[in-house]
Amino acid sequence: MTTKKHTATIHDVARQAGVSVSTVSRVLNARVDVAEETQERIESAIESLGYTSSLAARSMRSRKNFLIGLIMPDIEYPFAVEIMKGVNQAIAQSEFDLLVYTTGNVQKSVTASHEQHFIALLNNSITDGVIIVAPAAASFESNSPIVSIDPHQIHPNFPSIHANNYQGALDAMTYLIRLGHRRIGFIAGRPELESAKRRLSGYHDALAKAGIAVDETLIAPGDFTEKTGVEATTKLLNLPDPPTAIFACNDQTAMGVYTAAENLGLKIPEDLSVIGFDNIPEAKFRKLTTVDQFLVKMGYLATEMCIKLINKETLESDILKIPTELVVRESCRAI
Amino acid sequence: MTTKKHTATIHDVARQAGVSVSTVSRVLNARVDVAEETQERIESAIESLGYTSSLAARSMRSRKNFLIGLIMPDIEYPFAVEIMKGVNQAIAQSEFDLLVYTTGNVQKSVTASHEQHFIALLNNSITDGVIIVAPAAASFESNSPIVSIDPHQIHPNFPSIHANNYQGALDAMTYLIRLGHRRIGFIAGRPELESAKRRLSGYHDALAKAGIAVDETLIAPGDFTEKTGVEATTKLLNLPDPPTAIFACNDQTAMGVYTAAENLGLKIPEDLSVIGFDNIPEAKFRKLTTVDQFLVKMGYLATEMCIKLINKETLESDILKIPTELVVRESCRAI
DNA sequence: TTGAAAGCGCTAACAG
DNA sequence: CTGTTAGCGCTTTCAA
Repeated sequence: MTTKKHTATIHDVARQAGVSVSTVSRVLNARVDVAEETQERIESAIESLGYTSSLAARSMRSRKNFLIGLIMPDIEYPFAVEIMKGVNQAIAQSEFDLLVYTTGNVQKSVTASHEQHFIALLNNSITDGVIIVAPAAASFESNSPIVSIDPHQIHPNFPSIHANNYQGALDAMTYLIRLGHRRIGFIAGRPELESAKRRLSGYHDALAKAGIAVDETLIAPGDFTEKTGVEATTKLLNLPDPPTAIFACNDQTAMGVYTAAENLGLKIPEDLSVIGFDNIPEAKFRKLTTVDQFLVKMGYLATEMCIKLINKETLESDILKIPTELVVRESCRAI
Repeated sequence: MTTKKHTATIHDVARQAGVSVSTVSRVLNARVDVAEETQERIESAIESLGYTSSLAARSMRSRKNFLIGLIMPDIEYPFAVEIMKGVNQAIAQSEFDLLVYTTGNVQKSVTASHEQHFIALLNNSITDGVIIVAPAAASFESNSPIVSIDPHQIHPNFPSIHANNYQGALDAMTYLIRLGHRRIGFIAGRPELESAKRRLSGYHDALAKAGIAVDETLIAPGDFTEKTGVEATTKLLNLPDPPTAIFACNDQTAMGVYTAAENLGLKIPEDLSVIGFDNIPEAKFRKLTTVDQFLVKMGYLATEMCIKLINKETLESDILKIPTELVVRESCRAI
């Protein structure tokens, strides 16, 4: 007699053990009121059948699945990878497993209605709670907890983790100004993101505080990619009166600054000082001075927060702000 | 009247649109055989309710979910990250979304029965196919396709992607030997992995072919981590007759070689030549000579393979071997 | 201590 | 073109 293609269900286990499905369900859920002997019989049936209960079916009866979801538009960015590392660390220490959901592509999933869709997809069925990265929407409906990392909106209706982007930018600029720089270029990030706006404010305010007039030609648009970092830098360095330093909105962009400078035969930091924002591993190898945004830590804390919420513990605060720190490496020099 | 905590179901949509649930189901799926006017009414009901169909419930009726699973013991390793990038790229171009499953920790999930469990968890419910990385088991039961990347076993009962580890190791060694090296250290990988065994064979055979006797003291155990790379290198370099070059079983380990050499006040490549295996981004920044294992490509091809299987297309072969290539950077020199 | 039965939200015949 | 009906595999009362 050959086994059917069909994988084992709770019924198969019940039949093999000579009990009813409800009894099997009981031992599956670690209920106490099952006779020792029955329990053993069922367990060995489970073993011999290689039975694993269906996630889908279990989810439908709304039990806890010990599963946390992480919604990421695109898994490839260093930014995303760092956050995932943090989440992974927290997961490793917990009783939860992790389900990362991605469409593989920002384009596919950038609207608020898509976000709501993904949340519903996970949280209304298989997942006990969800972490969403850089959501555009200001509110979500969900019957399980949601935690967001770096949301577009400042005051969403769900708990969120933010880095102190403003203070970080201020620190970076103050450092450059102390070094004697007066003409400092800025390569912006995606303008719709709260984090990018804050970093720009820091740039502005640091200049103002130092009594340096803002030169709009020194502010280049960007989108957090290396490619626009290259383009923006090329433009800035070809200015009649080019900057002596560039503060890039994130590390990816700063990597582009390196590339562009090399293309133009310039050396960092001899000819140009550079600071990035984020502190991804690539930045470390480039010896790039960065504002540490604690990406890993954000992922870690978001996960902790989510687990607390799932366990119905109360949060000290709905908004967690992580302090930033300037990491000085070898990419800047005094003028 | 306040909305209930309960999120909208297909019943709510049906009621709101004044039709039966099966009609709603129809527009949700095939969308043939439904009057235009009815369709519109249902769609606007879906819109206004913010309805998303339950993944769990849908999965139970065994429909296609356009979801591929990727099972990863630990998401943090550069190795894992590179594979995920490749998978992500293939996913981005496909109509499938991706669900990465991880326990956050290799320990939690290293046994064959765990693997079977995860496969069953995903494939017997929500996922249309699964990619599993470095599985220990030789066979799995599942009613949806499985593709593996770098399985422990050479001939598993499921399709798999392998890099040509043997040829790669041969190339690396041949290169070092041509450079004049005679005493070449080897830092091994996890001995239970097929890939690690093959690389060691390549090391042995290249020496034999060059007529160089194998010195067992030059072969250090390792486990693919930077930490053991440091330890092994320290040991090797403190030998009475230390090696002039080290071939590390993977890039992480090779990074450890760098660290250890620096600790000992040695320079690479002036005092020591190093080659790693994998070609992760960190290696690039270290200017480390590597054997490109096409990690990204493995992820990409595995995903393609999985999609083909899901679509019931036939594979040319159950085993896909990816050629490797030596990427010469600045970490080796002639003797 | 166990079983029968109801139903979670959905899809898929089968009628009409 | 649309509604009725019967489950998918599981948990959970409620009885026995």
